[in-house]
Amino acid sequence: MDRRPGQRAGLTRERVLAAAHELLGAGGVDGLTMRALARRLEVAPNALYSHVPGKTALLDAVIDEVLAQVEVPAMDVADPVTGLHALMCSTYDVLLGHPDLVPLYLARNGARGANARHLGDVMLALLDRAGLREARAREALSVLIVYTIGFAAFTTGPPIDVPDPEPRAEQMRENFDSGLRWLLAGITAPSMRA
Amino acid sequence: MDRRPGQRAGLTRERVLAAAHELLGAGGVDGLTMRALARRLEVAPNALYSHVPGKTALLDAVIDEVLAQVEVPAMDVADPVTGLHALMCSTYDVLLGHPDLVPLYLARNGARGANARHLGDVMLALLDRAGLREARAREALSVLIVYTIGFAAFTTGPPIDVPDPEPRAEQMRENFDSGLRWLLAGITAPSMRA
DNA sequence: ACCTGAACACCGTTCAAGT
DNA sequence: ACCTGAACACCGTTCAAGT
Repeated sequence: MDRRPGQRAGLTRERVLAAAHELLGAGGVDGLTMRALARRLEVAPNALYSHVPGKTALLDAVIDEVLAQVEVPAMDVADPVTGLHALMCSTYDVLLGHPDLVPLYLARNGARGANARHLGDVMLALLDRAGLREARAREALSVLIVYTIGFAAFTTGPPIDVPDPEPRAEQMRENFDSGLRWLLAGITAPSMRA
Repeated sequence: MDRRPGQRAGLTRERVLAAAHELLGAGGVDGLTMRALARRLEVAPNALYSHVPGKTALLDAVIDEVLAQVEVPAMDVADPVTGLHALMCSTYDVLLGHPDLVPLYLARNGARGANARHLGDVMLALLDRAGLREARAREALSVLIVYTIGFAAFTTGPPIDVPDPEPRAEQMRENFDSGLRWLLAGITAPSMRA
């Protein structure tokens, strides 16, 4: 802040988001504060408000940025259930890469950004190809999203009450996979395709 | 705080927790701060630290208090799967009564208090009676807990990206129920009982 | 439009006292 | 043991300036 009022700092929305992302990786979600972000960018705290509406909007943007890493399966190949399985697994893995973000993600009830919407659309298309009508597809959509993010949240936290602390990550991933297969089996059961 | 140093205010851990619970019901989790709690109890902020180790511990205690409202099915009647279904539904309903608590619950990865442990034990017993071996039972336990809390978190938040805002609560509850049945079906499938 | 300075109204927590 | 006073090191956000 060795700048007089009126001097530019060369801030951009992109630079702000990038710094936020770094801060998140370093100190978790607790370390991501407006003031810490300003410090890192060598800028007065209120300077951020020229590029971001507020902290809530900033967090939303960061979440959506992370969601861009999810691998979307090709729509034209394989069967839709396999595609759904792959998509949810990729989402799970991406979320595990940002543990502190997950509770936040869940708290604001899923990202509302462009990437999140796109993932939702892909899922709906796959469910449609799996033979589900629109209402049933939305039902299944909610269940799958909730299950995946919820599981990621639990995986990234401290152990629940299981007395074996060792192979947590792999164990949890297996559990996630088991439950996911059960859900997909239920979703695509004959009674659902009616 | 019209009290000199050394005068007692008649604070108790119970009174503190009760006030915290009220504050939570009134203003949500954002309204539940140490200082607001002290204000409500007409006490200096630091007086709370004589009855509670800190904010984290206070939140844990509040969460476990809420969990006491969950209806535990009788262990000796009905079939275990029905019992599990009822238990998860009751948990879901109780969590819906405290929307702002849910993300917190999820963030600290489930309550670690006495009530939470008891619920876990009941679930394990039911899973055992359903024919699952210990390892499989733990697997199923994680899946069911995650699913229930995760769904509660999503239900209590703003709508996800569905364009129909009306019958949210009932719709979500139906979705929860559908997914829960799928999971229970998967959990108790013949391949799991081996 | 973009940035600074200063301020407002908060936080959680600690430390040294008082009885 | 229980409580106050005062302080520390923070928050997010706003408002009035400066160029």
